Amino acid sequence: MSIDRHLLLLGLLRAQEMHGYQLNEFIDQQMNFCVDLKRSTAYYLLDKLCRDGYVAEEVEREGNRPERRVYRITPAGEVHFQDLLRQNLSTYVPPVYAEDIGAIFEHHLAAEESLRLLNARREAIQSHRARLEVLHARLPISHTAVIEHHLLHLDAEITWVDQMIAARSTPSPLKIAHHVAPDDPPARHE
Amino acid sequence: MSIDRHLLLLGLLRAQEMHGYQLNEFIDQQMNFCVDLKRSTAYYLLDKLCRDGYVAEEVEREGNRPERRVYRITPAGEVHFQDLLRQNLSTYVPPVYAEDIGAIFEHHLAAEESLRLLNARREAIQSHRARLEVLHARLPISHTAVIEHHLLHLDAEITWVDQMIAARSTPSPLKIAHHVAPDDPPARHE
DNA sequence: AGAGATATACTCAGTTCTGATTATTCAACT
DNA sequence: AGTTGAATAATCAGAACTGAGTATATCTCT
Repeated sequence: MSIDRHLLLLGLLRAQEMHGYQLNEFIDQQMNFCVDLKRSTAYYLLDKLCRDGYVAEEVEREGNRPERRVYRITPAGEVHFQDLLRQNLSTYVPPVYAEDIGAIFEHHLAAEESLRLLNARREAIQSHRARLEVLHARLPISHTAVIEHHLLHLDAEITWVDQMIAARSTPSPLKIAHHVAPDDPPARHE
Repeated sequence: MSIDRHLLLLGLLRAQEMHGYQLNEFIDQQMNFCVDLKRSTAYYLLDKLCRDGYVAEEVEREGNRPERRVYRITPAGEVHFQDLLRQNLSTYVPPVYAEDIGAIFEHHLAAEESLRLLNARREAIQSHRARLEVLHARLPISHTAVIEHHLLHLDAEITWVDQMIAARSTPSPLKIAHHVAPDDPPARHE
């Protein structure tokens, strides 16, 4: 949702006025592990926040360098920030997990290949988790909660992959209702 | 990522040729708990898959009803489906969690309000979890793995919220480095 | 001091996504 | 038999997003 990106930018500009490039550098260096925001998207969002009156733009000219738009949060932006923050903290919007789609169609592959692929994923998760643990030490204490959050979900993900692998390893636990199509048969009328 | 939506549509059309409305009905009724795909987006994607040659469109005219484009997967689409499925199963793309952004700025609120908001979120997660458990019984066995997946992540999420609540409940565990700004100070040059 | 590489700072055209709307058919009711 | 309301089926303008590109400044090495 774009609204959380608004919250992010407002929160950062609230702590310190910045121009687009500076903001992008900060996000890339400090927050790449928890936000996915392309540079051009950040510029787009800054412009959007500006048009909506939540931040003010001021052209800065340092030395002989030409433009450089510096953004600072406005009073309206401060109010909006608080609204978005309260909204964010008090609700839960279930994310969409890409893995679900694969899980739905996984049985179309041979068990052997399926297991090979799922094991590859398991390793990918593990190595991602290892990278996060390294970050844990390198990043400021303010990020600890976010890292813990990711670690919890990564562990959940590993548990799930292991369940999938286990289910695929045993030939077929029990096939009572063998007449029910294993896939999704959307056939209705006609 | 749009690529998983492609996988979804190809997978569904693979099982059964369909027109857009039919596809949307199916997704809304059977998969709303794990995919978020607007109706107009589905039409857009069908058109895209068609332009890319992965599905073929055939205008159907039943009775005096006019339009109604029926989509059927092509051989190229079948190959693409398998590619996307293997890609999906063998990799892990860490999702972006909206809650992270709130966690980063949470300390800007008074502890009391923060706790109230987080408790509201905790209830939201719990009630979502309860809804899922109900679905568990109602949906076909093919969805079991996906539901288990969500339940695992929901439990992780509850654990994390509880950690946040606990951390905010105790006044302030230890404040050794009190000179370090609790927020993100992106100031560098200039 | 000039050439090439890297860093700074942003723009733009094209893609993807969605809320609002259109248009027709069918069922139900008066 | 006409009117209202729901269901069916899809379109479209506009918003959100991004990869590729532009342009200047500074740094490095010879």
